[in-house]
Amino acid sequence: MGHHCCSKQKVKRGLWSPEEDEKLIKHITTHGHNCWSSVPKLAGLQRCGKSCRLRWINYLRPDLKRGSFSAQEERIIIDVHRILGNRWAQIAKHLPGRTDNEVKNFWNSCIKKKLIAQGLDPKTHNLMPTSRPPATVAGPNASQFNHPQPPTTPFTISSPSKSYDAMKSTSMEVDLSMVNSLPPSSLPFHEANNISMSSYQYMDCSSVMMGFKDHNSHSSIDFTNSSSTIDHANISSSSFQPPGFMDEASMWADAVDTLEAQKQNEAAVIAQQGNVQEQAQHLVGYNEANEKGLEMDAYNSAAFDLEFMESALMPCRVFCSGSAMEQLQWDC
DNA sequence: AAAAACGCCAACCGCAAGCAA
DNA sequence: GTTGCTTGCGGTTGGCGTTTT
Repeated sequence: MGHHCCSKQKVKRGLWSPEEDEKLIKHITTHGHNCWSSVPKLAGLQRCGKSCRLRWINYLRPDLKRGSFSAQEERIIIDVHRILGNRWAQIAKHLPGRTDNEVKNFWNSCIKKKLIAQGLDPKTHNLMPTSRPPATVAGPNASQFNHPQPPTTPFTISSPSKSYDAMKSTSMEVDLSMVNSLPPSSLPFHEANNISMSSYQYMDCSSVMMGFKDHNSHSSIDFTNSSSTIDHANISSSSFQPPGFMDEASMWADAVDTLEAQKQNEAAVIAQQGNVQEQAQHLVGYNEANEKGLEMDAYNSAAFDLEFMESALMPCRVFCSGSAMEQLQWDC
């Protein structure tokens, strides 16, 4: 069965030969592709237009980045997938030179398995309840770790009621310090809006995340708002709106709403298990910790959850860049 | 060494959205 | 409003190379 564009033609299927590639490249580079359905005929190819389009987009395009995914790219995929789900085309837009097909394949062949191995549901990114027994810790500090998961979250992204000190006292120090060491997001958002990496990195992400006014008193994104949602009206009232800002900002605002709702309970787990890892590293290191009765499972789960914590902060990074824009506006 | 199992990934398929007639 | 076409997307398949038995 053929496509609309090629149902009346005899078309070749399967892998593309170098000769076919050459024909397609030559045609596209000289004539472009105003209409894919006419490309095969004009290029002298026995393929359907759809096949030509796919071949060009996924393989022949000159701006494609070949080779394996970097750790940062993997991080971004996980971050964005957590929020957007299997919207590969959207995810790929955050990875210059990568295609949706490539991202999808990488997810299915690699990341998915990693998440499952770490006890996470790759669809929801939530901990799979039956996949990992509750971590238990033996030794002198056992009582600190072995209590049931607290029913309430130690923080929320836009919580108005938590002071910075309160945050620190609920074992978030390690995470806060990590925020500022995060690599800059590769979201094209920044490039599109001329936000330099230096100004982006300068922003105190943790303060933004906590709803601190100090650094962001000029910000139109009010993280101290009692509502758990971002104030879209305030965002739109900004006089500094580079192209694409509203779309991106709205998308991420929505995304954070979703993220917050989904992750509040997990935050408690993360904070607690983060302590397990921190404690282990601080006191002894992995091997000794094991000897002292810190179970590998506890260590691994804590390590993973810290990683999760980092990815959960991605929307904050995005909002930081929003704040950076406001800062620029103020400075000007 | 050979067969089977596995994993990766290019390519295909079907569906939906957008658009023009 | 309907139809036909094109494009774009996500799910799935199948070929091929690699690893395991």
